[in-house]
Amino acid sequence: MKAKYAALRGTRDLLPDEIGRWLYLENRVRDVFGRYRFQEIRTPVLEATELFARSVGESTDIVHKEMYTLKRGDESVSLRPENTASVVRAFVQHSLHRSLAEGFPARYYYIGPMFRYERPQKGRQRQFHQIGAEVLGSADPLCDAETMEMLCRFLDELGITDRELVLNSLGDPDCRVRYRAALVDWLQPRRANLCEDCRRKSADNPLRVFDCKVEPDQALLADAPEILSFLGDEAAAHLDQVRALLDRYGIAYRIDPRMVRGLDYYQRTVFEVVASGLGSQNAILGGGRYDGLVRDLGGPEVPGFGFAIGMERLIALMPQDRSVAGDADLVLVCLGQEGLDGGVNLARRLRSAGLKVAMPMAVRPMGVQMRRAGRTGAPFALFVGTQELAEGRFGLKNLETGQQETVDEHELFIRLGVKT
RNA sequence: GUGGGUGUAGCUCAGUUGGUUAGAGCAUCUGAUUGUGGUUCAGAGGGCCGAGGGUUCGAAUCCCUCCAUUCACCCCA
Repeated sequence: MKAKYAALRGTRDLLPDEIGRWLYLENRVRDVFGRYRFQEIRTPVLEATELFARSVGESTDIVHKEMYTLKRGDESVSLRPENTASVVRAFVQHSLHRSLAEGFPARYYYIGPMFRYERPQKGRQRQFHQIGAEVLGSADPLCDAETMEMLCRFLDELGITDRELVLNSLGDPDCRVRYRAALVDWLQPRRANLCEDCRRKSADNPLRVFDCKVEPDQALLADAPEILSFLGDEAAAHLDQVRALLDRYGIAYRIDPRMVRGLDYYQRTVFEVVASGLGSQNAILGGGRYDGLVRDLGGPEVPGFGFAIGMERLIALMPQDRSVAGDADLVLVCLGQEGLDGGVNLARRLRSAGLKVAMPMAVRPMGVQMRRAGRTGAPFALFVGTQELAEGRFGLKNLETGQQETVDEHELFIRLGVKT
């Protein structure tokens, strides 16, 4: 049979076989982030288009050509391409800054789908999922460093150890303006030697030329001016302190003065973590500081720091055994119509006690039931037939050892660890 | 948007220079076993060979178009 409908390009179904890995990951997020007192926040998937244009930046590809935008009358709304803007919007809308105290920033995290209209490839989907967090209300280098320290702990606990933390500073806005001018001056006489894309980028968004993968361009750009030598005193001091703190945490990192992140709102610290084995899309998370964003979105002067993690990319890297099992605690093997009838009542009591109970919904041969029980991975099978129901005693078989004993209902609960 | 790869059973894949009725493994189902599994054995179901057109006596195979998918570019998590 040929399927008439299929999931849209760039979207996909997460089938039950796969969902255990997602639940495992989400559990780790809530555990690790919870230790740092991050609180979950959920914002709408749909927001005013203008919110993203203002925050992510009009000139970025994300806003320019990757948003799913809907128009209803004269209102324009978009599916979120990222979630920082929404969190900041919520923060401002609900006046959450009013409960901030100096040195005690608000910390939020989120888990959910994002949407970007791109050509799918390895590690890139149109609907993808991010884990992210935002710290609002601290401009201190400690905030940057501790957040990165949490991320390293998180990745360690997931078993993702083959990775690299890459760090850079984009400076304050005025540093960036001076650097940009210097870079444009440097690029101008060399434009003829650059590839077509880089010639275009040197006009639109000059910092992006550093992303170029063309060899001759790379060689040429090796001598280009670097942002780090344009940092003002405060931005430079900030970076130095972040580095000192990372050293104190014992966290390894590499400074890459040419790493430029895609969203316009970043300033000072930017970072990403790259891993091998993901093909061309090797960044598993990225983030940075955005001290002007809250103000730009109509709020007070509140500094911010945040990151986003690509869940699909993370799951691809997680060791195979990282999953939560959805197996039944007990399988009822119901013999004949009487067994099935009695099983219904028994299952009801067992489920009331909190157990995960499987049973057939039709009279089936025992051999078939046992074959399926063996494959579900359930630890126990309970035989429910006419005689057992009459006596109130059932055969309880340990499916791993093959050992069987006869128990009444009270003993059954004890065997299965239910407090009675 | 631009390039390359791939589309055969539910899944992973064979399929000879174009040749008659398209195969395997896994999975599913039935039986051996109408009350003891995950082993074994025997058997069964399951295919518009991505879609449409063309070449040919004859096409899963060659050509064209479209669609899907995948990798890469752009860009990003």
